[in-house]
Amino acid sequence: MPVGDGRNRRAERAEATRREVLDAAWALVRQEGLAALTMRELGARVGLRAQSLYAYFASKHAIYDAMFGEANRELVARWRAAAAAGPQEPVAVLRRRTAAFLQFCAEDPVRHQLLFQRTIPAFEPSPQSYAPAVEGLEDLHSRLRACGVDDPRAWDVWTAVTAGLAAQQNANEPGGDRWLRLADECIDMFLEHYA
Amino acid sequence: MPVGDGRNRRAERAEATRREVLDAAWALVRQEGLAALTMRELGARVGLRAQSLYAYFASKHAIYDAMFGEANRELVARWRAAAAAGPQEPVAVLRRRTAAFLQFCAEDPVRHQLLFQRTIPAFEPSPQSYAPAVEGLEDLHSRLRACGVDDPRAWDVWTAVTAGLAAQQNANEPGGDRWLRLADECIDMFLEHYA
DNA sequence: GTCTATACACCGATAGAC
DNA sequence: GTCTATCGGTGTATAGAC
Repeated sequence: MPVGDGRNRRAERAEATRREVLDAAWALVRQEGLAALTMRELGARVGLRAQSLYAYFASKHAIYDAMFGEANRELVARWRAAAAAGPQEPVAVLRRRTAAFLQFCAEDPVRHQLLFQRTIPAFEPSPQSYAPAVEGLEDLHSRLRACGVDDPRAWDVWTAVTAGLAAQQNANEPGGDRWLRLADECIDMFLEHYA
Repeated sequence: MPVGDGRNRRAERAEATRREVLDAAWALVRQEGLAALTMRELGARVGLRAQSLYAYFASKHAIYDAMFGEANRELVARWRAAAAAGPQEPVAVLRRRTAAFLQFCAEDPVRHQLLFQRTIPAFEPSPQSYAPAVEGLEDLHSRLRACGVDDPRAWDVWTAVTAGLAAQQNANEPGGDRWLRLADECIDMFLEHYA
């Protein structure tokens, strides 16, 4: 048996517990709200005392940060899948990408709140948790360029439109599609003006 | 001296203290963030112990609610002023109204957060604090109708666009005008498609 | 009536025993 | 790595002085 095996075992076990804590955290915030995440309740859900969680995460904000990074990576994965999953005509790609974004935001309002509203008092995502968002924004710009939209002002208009659709949907009719279904005509309106 | 005078004096004094507490609350949240409002700190700023604040407000949420109502009434007043302050051509009125809204949201991000993001854990505004917003939305619809936009779907698009502009501005460049200055071309884009 | 004093049940976080 | 004990916070509530 190699010398390093014990260390690997331990590391794997620790990683599994971290995973378990994160899953419990997602379940908790989906059930009780983003601000209702407390170390005591979270510990109870994984059979630990609150203090023991600090062996896996340096602070409560570190848990939020891990969730933030996870959500961000998932979003980028969805974008990639949507872009690949059909005809490569640029406007069609933009439509699928936009639909994927709105679906992502609407299917989990708490995740949307964590990513796009800064609702946790002193929480700022770490650079590595935030990085996928930057990648996604650059990808959006190249998609818009492919649709004939070269003006950075227009790019900002488009982020405002999509952010607004998602925010209005979750704020005024969570679970519905009153704003989501407007995505395609917003794309028409946008491209008519800027393409 | 009328009998009721002592009561009026007391009532006026109580009202003045309420006003003082609210002003201190606004100053506190602008300085430290919306979630940083604590009864002890707020009391200290008006020379009272935290417990004494309960003589003027039933709870911390009641303070948030009073602030919510105040902000909402101020927004409606701005809308009215903007509508009245120039040529009555419908598109011109819509432009001034939109600029007033974005200015209102950008000049005080904390107030924007209180009104339009639901960031305080269990806080729901009371009906009378929320009422001005309903009035404002109906006013918007009539303004859009005057511009030749009759489709409720288009109204929802417009609320998403303006909400998105304000949210993006405050989230990504608080204090700046990168999104604010896009308002007029968004109106052009919107009216070209829907009017 | 409004204040002070005190208490309760929570919160995030740390120190140190084992 | 998990525990007990503890710290300084928080919102909220009540008792009692004046």
